[in-house]
Amino acid sequence: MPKVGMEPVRRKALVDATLKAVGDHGSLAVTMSEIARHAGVSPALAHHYFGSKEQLLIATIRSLLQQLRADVVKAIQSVQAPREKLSAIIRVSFHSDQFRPETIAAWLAFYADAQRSEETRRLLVLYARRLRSNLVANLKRLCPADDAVRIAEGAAAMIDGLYIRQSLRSAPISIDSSIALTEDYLTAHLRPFMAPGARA
Amino acid sequence: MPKVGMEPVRRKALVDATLKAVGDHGSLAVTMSEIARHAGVSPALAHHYFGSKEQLLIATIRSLLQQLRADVVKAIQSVQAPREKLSAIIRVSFHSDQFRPETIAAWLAFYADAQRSEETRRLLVLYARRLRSNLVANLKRLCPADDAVRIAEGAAAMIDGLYIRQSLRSAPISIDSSIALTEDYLTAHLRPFMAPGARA
DNA sequence: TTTTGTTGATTGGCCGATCAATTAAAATTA
DNA sequence: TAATTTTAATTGATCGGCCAATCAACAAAA
Repeated sequence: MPKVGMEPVRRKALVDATLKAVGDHGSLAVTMSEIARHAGVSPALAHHYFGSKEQLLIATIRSLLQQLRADVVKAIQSVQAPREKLSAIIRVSFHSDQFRPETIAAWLAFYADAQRSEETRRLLVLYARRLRSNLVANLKRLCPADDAVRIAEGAAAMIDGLYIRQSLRSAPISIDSSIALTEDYLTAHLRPFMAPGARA
Repeated sequence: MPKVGMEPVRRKALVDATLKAVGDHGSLAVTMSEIARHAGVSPALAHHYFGSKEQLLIATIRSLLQQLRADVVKAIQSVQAPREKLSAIIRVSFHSDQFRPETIAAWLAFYADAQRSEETRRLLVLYARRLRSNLVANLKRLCPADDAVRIAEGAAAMIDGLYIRQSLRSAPISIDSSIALTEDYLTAHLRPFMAPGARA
């Protein structure tokens, strides 16, 4: 069986399996065996490539964040006007891939883990900073810097909040509603700075 | 040592110890030994009174929620006008007790656990519903029902979002700023329904 | 002497990690 | 090209440790 060049294939399979297992299980308390089974390999192989469970988890978060980042960059570049870029950021945050129950569960599990693992925390802080800075950068073209920071803070909180509320599946808000709520927030708070004639 | 009437004392001590342990540890993966040590009793006693770790955790969440609920009720009753009641709800949500790092960590851990435990989920859904219904009830006196629901959804999301962002301690927002952001949200979205002369 | 509170000791199970062993492809040498 | 050595991939078996849960035993109040 030993076919050369399997490392990247296995690594990806294991990371994907981890995301799925964590998502299904709704917790980082998944066993290496379970992950390995999902990936169709032995537990020993997971250790071989990642050294430890901790490292495999870190790699999984990193992968999740990279995917999200790529989507954001792409979305931002696809439009020109600042206000449209803001909408693009919002849209990506609630993109269907992100909204899958397992993905949401995984995010939540990682957030909780950030209390424990410094590395996990670092990565999530990075995500938060990027979201914030993307929002601020575009808001600054629409309103004074002070207000931009404040509004960005609020929008970021709203995005995260809508997200976490999905995890409870209590009053399941649709993707569209989530986007609409966040858009409304921006619109309402940008209104004071709009040219008098340009009311929507 | 055996003095009669210890049961309620021990139960409370164990629940408090659990909250502290979970908060410190930032995860529900705390051992019964650790909890028992915090409470100054043996692990066996914790099992004696709660039957299982799961039950002890449930009792801890219930306690957290009861405390929060009591605070909310009290705050709501202390003022009259709907708009003031809304402010009171917000203030309680960011009340200093709730904002303690350990409390935030505990909340987060429980949210994550809701993916796993149906009972945990039930309790958190209950919290979400209460928050929502409190907001909606008061908003309905200030704007049409449809808008009330929408604005409540947004405000609840914002509260949860600001909360979860605290857990990362990245750009630590102060309690006052969190309250201000949420207040701003309400104010901005209620503005269209206010009497023309009554602009703040 | 019954009830209540309490613990130490123990057990059974699970899981992360390690390691030696195996297989087959690739590289090297003859 | 055939023979060999090296390297990469992979796993089964196993170990050590931790932890939830159990239980028998004991102490003191009722």
